[in-house]
Amino acid sequence: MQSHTLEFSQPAHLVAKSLIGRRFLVSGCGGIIVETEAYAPDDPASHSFRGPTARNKAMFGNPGTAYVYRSYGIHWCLNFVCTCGSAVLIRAMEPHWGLDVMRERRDVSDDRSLCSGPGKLTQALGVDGGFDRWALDQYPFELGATRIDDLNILSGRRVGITRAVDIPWRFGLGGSPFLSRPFN
DNA sequence: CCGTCGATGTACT
DNA sequence: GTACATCGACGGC
Repeated sequence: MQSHTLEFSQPAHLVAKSLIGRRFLVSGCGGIIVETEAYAPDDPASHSFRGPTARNKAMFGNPGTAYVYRSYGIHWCLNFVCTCGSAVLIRAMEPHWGLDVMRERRDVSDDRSLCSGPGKLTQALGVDGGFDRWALDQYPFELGATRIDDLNILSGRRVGITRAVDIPWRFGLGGSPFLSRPFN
């Protein structure tokens, strides 16, 4: 069995779970998404919680577009916009396509650290702020229309936040060695 | 193995 | 000035 094409106009936590196990490429580089987090408009941990700003404008744009923001002044983080003010942070992937290019961008010896975190993943994929608001169904993005069902999908607390810490909107592929960190 | 810390753009007090 | 959806270098065990 396989699921249908991903519909972004639904609650972000459903999209986040549906993205696990799905193929995602940027200009031919990428792999299988193994970890995501959902953020919602009424969610104190979400960038959109206090309304639009120059940075988070993309979160209020069209479903199925990218929201790329700078994290801690250094890294880039990639989100998929869902309903208005909600998005899914792509936290980790199992790298599979364009490995040589991604290894060159990341300069690490262990493939497990190529995409095992939101900042690592954007560096490996070559994603930066210039991709903000771009449509995810057009090149250079390629998102798998189907995926294997019956995956062992774990959920838990989101990483690196201080508000709404008990909302279990982090999702991951059980047993994957490519997670940013284990689930509890 | 583990914890601490610096880097530093954007948003908020 | 302080916080932050992070990462990697470094030091101690």
